[in-house]
Amino acid sequence: MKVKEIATAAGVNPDTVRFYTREGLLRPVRNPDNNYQLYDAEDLRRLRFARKARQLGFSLPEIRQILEQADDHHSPCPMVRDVFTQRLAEVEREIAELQLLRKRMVSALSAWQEMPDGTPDGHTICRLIEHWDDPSAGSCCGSSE
Amino acid sequence: MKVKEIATAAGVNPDTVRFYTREGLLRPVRNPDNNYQLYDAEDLRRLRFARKARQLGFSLPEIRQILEQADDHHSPCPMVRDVFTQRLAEVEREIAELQLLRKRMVSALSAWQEMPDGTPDGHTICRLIEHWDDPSAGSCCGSSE
DNA sequence: TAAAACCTGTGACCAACTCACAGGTCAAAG
DNA sequence: CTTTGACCTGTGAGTTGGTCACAGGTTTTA
Repeated sequence: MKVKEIATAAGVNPDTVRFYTREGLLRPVRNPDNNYQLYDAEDLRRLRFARKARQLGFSLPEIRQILEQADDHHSPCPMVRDVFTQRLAEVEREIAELQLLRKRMVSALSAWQEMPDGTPDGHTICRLIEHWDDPSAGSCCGSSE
Repeated sequence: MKVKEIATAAGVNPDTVRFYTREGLLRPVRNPDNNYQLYDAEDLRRLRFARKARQLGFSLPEIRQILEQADDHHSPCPMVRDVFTQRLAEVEREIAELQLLRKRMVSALSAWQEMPDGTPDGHTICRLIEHWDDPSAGSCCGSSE
């Protein structure tokens, strides 16, 4: 298979195939006649695997590690379970962060409803933002020294 | 104020101050003697403003636009409300996406509990991932051509 | 045979910083 | 007066996972 063939077979951009190849996730051989990259069924399996793993939140270095373990006939599954559990915790942390941001935004928006639009006068830029207090920041202790 | 002074006054990394300066958010003057950047109270106000806006989800180009409007004595507030509303929708979309990912991860993890760790045999890499079906992807229609 | 579609490698771009580096400046201490 | 350490300067690279552009070579199709 050539680049575009494996790319469409896996439903990805050909540039992604080239990128994964550069990153060492795929191992095509060269056609000595024209220097083209030639991929086989194993590469397609690896590519589909990589895409699924990405959807599950694995990073490219992690995926490369998994593939290398498999190449060495070691079961990557324990590592997969391990990394995955950590990744889940991370995702949950990200969700919590975004929800906090959302909370800040919603409360700011509702506070803004009763605030007039001011014209900048050299002291303020936009009251909406300047007079907004981050509820998650300590507002009691000055941060200047 | 010199770089480090304004940085500590605003609670940010001096490199961030330099970066914002390069990006045109801050407008220090030069000390002709030593070529140092000199910031004034207005710059500190702009810097604090920018940080608050970042916490609220504004991008640097948006913040620059807001600051430019204020420089031109136009009230940036209507734009702020506008961008902010869009941004809130985006954040909510991101949250939904992450929650979907989390759901995928949790369901995969629970399915994995009853699956044995296999050793790669040339046909599979890691069953855990390969035999996982993305519930959000159409599994009925093959993607290969 | 000529055009269209594909291949190659290299390098830039996205966001918002952060860090490293090499060299210049300044304040206080010895 | 000199040294030391903290600070300043600009530039460039690294982060993440691709995507896009470009210039030139190859293959396929009409």
